[in-house]
Amino acid sequence: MFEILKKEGHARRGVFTCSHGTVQTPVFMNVGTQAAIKGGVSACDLEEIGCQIELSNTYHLHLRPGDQVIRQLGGLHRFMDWKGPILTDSGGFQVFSLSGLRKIREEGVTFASHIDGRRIFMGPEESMAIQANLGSDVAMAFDECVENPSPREYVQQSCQRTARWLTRCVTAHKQQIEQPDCVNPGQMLFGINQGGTYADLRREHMEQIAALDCDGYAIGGLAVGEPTQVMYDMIDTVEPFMPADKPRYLMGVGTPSNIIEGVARGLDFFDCVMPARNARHGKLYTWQGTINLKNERYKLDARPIDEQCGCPTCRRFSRAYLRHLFTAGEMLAMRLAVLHNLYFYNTLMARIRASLDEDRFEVFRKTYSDLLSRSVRENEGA
RNA sequence: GGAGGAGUUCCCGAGUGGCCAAAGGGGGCAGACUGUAAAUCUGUUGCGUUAGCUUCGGUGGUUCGAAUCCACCCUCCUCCA
Repeated sequence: MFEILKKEGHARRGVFTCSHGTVQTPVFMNVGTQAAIKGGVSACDLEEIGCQIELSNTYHLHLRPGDQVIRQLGGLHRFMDWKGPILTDSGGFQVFSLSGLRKIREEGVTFASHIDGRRIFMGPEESMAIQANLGSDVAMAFDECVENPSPREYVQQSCQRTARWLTRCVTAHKQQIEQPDCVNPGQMLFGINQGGTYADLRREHMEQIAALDCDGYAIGGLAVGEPTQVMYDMIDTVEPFMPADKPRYLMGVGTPSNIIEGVARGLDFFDCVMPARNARHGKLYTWQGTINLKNERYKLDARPIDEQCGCPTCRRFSRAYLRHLFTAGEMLAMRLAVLHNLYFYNTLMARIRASLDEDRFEVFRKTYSDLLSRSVRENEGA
């Protein structure tokens, strides 16, 4: 169920309700691909960093430990001990990221496992079955994420196949949730728009899948090689054809600026590995811009990462200490940095929501859209 | 006291007459990262803007040319007494 509380321009303030609770939107989903957020962050921490909804991955959990294992242990929620909502990505992104290890046919995709090379077949039915075993709140349709730029002809035929796959997903998903021993009978299904950087293909595909009455719709295949402006153009192209009363999810995006611009264009859900990965690599977000904590300039910096931040890391530790942990290769560096960056992202979304509640989202957008994705140094120079 | 071995750019270490400001690794410095094959990857690391200058334990020598050859000295290591 999705309820829109308020709008400002295209931007929407909403509440999404699923089997494991409600989600205030716009929202950022914290990415825990293998039922863990990289950097040593567990479900205990998720509550503390303001996470509303967590994201995990079908392909990776199918390989390890196996979705049957997770099912036998009571489903993904119980397995990782996260009581809130979970969205599972379908494996469609791995069609892109593991492109050297797979073959696509009409029925589905055969992967050579990135772990041991064994053959893994995944089509719409397999992806739905795995996600049913995981028992996530939202299952994503199995699609092909196509890299940008790709030849129009290829995108067109891929896109048509993804549309056919969605029809199969809808059928398979319905069957799964009607099983008497279904882990989560309330599981929803989101469809995914593709079409590369071709506006007419994007629009056509969106119109096609909007007719299938999914529980929500996502835009996929963006931020995979094209310039940012092209990504925004694609969103603008597709948005009018996305059902207005359903949640809209921009997959895999992005920088704070990308997210603010996505919200401004009428999107509600976001996810990205960037805050966690950047954190592990020493790049941290502040309300003045990003900082590279490994830089020598922070060697004697006694301040927290961000003076305004209330995260577990900033409440106690200095930049100098964190820099030392990074330099020394201590695991704690990554953990503390990831906690901070995810707290930052979750707080960013909370502030976006507050600005919508108070009809000042446009002001917020003007203030922060550019600033947050640049470095503090660039911002000071400008 | 005797015999042998070694000293190279921040560190380890290759180099045994010109293609050497000197391989490779570490460390340092900086950059990238967008539904996670990522604790990863890339660049840079004697000085100088260039011409060029200084550098391979020290001093002197051989040579058109020396980190590389010779002499002496200094330091360290191993073995024997």
